Amino acid sequence: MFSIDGKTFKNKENKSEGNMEFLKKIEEKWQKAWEKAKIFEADPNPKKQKFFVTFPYPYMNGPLHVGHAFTASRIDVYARFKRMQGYNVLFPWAWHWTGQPLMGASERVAKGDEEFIRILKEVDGVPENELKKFVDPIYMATYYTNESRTAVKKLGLSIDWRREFNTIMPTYQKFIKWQYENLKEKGYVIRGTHPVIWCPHCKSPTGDHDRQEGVGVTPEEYTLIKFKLDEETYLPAATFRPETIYGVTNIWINPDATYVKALINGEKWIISEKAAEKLKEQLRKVDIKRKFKGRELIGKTFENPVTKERMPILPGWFVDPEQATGVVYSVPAHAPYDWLALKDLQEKPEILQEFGLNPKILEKIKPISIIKVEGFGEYPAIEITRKMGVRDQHDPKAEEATKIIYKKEFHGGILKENCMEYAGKKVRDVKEQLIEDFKKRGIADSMYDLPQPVICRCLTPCIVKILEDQWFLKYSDPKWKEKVKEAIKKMRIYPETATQWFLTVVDWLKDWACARRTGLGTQVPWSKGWIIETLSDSTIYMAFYTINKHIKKYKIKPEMLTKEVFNYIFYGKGKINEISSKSGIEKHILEEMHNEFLYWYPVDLRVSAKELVPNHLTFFLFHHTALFPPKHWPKAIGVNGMLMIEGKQMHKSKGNFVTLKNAVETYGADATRCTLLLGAEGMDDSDWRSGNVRDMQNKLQTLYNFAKKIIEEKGENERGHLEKWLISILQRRIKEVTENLEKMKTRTALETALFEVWNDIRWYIRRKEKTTKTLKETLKMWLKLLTPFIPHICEELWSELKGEGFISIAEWPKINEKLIDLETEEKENIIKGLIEDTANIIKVMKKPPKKIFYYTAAEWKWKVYLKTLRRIKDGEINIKKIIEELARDNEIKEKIKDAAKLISKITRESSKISEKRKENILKIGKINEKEIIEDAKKFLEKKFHAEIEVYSEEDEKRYDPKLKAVQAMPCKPAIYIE
RNA sequence: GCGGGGGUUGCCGAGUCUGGUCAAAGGCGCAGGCUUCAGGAGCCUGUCCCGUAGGGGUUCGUGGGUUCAAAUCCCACCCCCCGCACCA
Repeated sequence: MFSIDGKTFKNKENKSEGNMEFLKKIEEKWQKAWEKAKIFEADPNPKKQKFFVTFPYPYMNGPLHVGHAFTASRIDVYARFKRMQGYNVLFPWAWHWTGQPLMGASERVAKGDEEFIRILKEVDGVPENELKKFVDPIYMATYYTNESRTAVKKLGLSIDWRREFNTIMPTYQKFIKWQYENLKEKGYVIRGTHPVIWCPHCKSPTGDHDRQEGVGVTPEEYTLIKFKLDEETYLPAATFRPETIYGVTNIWINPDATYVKALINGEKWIISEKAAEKLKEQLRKVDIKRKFKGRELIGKTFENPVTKERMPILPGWFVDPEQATGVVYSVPAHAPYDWLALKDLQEKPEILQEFGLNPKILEKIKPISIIKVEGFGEYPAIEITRKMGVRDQHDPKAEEATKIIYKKEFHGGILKENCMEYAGKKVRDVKEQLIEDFKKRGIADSMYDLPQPVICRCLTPCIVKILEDQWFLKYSDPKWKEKVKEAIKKMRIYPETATQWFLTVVDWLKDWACARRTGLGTQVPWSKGWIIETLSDSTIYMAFYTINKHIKKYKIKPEMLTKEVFNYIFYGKGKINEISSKSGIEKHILEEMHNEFLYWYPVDLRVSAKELVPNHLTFFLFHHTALFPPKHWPKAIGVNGMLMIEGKQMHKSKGNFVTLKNAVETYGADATRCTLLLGAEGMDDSDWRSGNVRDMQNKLQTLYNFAKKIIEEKGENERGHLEKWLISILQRRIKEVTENLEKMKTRTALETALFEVWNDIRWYIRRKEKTTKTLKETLKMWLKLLTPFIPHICEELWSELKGEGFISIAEWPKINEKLIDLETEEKENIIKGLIEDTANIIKVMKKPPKKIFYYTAAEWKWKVYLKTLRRIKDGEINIKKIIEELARDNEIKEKIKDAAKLISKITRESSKISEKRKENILKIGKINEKEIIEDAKKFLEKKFHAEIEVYSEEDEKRYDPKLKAVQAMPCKPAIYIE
């Protein structure tokens, strides 16, 4: 009896550690062997087709984690798969050091940030003596890079390390300079201004991750309507709804807030004190002339610039002087707050008297309806406050009411007759045009402000600042967008559903500020004090991999890497002799580099997690289309989900951060890879559960033992039905795995290669009860299918199988269609079906069987069966017609009544048979069922612990006390159990 | 709000494009048996409900619809995840 025991590597004290040690040993062994044999070092080979895969270099302000490993494993699987298919595969690696976080992290260490240091020690596992040196960001980056390199190697990735670099190496910086000079020349980099959230203390933009409070807040642009107070003084009221200017009745000023009269770019404005401060940061010259309380303004009048009417200024305490200009105009018909404030004043006339005003002025103020919107009448603001029962301007429900009205009127509102040239238009359609028009007419301006407070990590409240002299990548350029879309259409994207996302991102992308003031990185070549921002210096660096090998090998100095040199290498531009003598790089080296670039480019596949779709991956496409001809545009992008830890998002601070190093050391490379890959494919998020990894470890150990057992058995030289079956099934598996891998469906591919094939082999062994040469051959194929996923164990088993060379570079199994044997498979299906039916009956009998009798269908039933199936397949189920045809056969004519019954039964049950199988059965024709059941008799007897007898339904001598034999159908023998 | 992806049997997760083969792959978990000195190991069997004969019943976010037939197609609704910019 063939059985597989799991005792080969047991360890008395602790079994799982015993496994681990063994697996680790073979992992180390093979990693060393690969390195020594340099099998992953790829050089141009004109005889072989190339394949260039890349992973977005990871940022080195911390250790790599299992999330990186997830994406990297997918790439590695693909790289290994392609390599086995005979491609010359290049999989390089590098490290991202550019940007602020590395500096920031280093600063926090220098400042002695306890929480931060605790995380470095506990999560990242940084030893005390190293930690001290982290005050130098470069040291920190070096430390993490070294740690990560070790971890990556331990994961067994098939990388060509000769091309490694980090992004602050002077040679790389020369490359980036070349890139940006080029982009600028082509007009893709432009100068501009941009509002950012700014910390006045740190003197730098405050990104989301730099914030103590206000994560996700972005600057909002208010339109300022410049109401005239007198001939030369303006009262700029801030609004998001400038279209409501036609419905203004008054202005609100907070009587208790401080306002100023100031010269703003030479114009006299009255705004809140805060607003004046803010405008200073928004490219305005601000000269404050006088400060005063808002109450001074109450009762004065102003002129509406579109209607030229004069209206009063009234007191409104809901006006927040911190928001925008602190001046608000009132549209009581459409703004709940305005209506409520007005009502408050009406109800308490004494308030106005306090300001020395006659309450009668309120009588003149009538709401002006200007927007028609479904579901509301003339005055939506009034209606909704009544409906919602909003008490006054201090009621929190006022906020909600405002939101509802705003949304309703924006999406469905139509401007009424009194809106002059905008009458009859939809609010949403006209808004932008209207703002532009008003600005042109000089009656509107704008300013930025924050909808909610943002506090920097240094605890300083942030403001909106407009940066001057910023450099932008002109992603808004429609022509550029078109080119990128063209690239997307030409390339393959895995999964396909991500394509739409890319296309919308391209449309949505605006100009991107590509330079920063602080952080590590490359100087903007034409502007001192600016550094190319991280997402902008990582777009075409894959080209740098192709030549960094030479830069290192020939010790090429950064100053030798001139613009002309890069132009020659990447574009073939210029006269090589001249470039060589000018740069000092020998001619043959220049040629070599040029050729190496031409050999490897374009990138054949780049894979990352989906979070990079709206930024890095799309930038990668933008820059390639800008700088390279279409033949060098990327060929494919793979996108995968994010990695969750025990069902939750991974966070250092949440204590569920799993470093790559830790995972590999605890569970081993193969188990780590498989667990990650089995977790998800497509854009689904994968979930890392320690329970799963442990199971996987066991599974792989079992796999090893299972295979080892097969290798050790001598193996009979037989080639019968079961061998044909195994080989046939294997062809299908090869096909499935190959096809899924091609589509980056790594999960399905692994699932099939590992579990489905395993089950097939188990079935074979169970049926066969001994090992054979065929089984050993199958094992070889199986190991090859598994190698991309489980390279170390496969390599070990391969060597034990005395396989030639490394399995990592062995030939990928090819499907041999001729070995797919439908009849054999169908026969085995009959056995499987028979077992299922038998087991079902036994289950219902509720007692163990003693004897089982099978009756195979009579000859004439087969004729009826095949004929009927044919007709069903062809789509004409006319029973009468079938009977007529069959009646020509004398044998059937005798049993025409039974035949008719059979036909209707077949018709009924045929829906349970797949089209594919119907086709197969028709192709095969009559199967000798008796023979195959007899063949499987021993196996079946053992399975059911019962004696078995097989008869044909027509057998005169059959034992059939319950007359079950008549039930026999082709492919479904009748059963009787005692 | 906008955009992208999803909701399947105890769990993870196929199946949905191309309707019938779907009570629905595979894995995990759980239960029973075997093996073992022992085992969080391995092997076998079972795992929606009912059934002393291979059968029947109820399921695939919710509610409708199309069809001889729907997890799969159409419509409406509910829920979850991700991204939204100067930041890697």
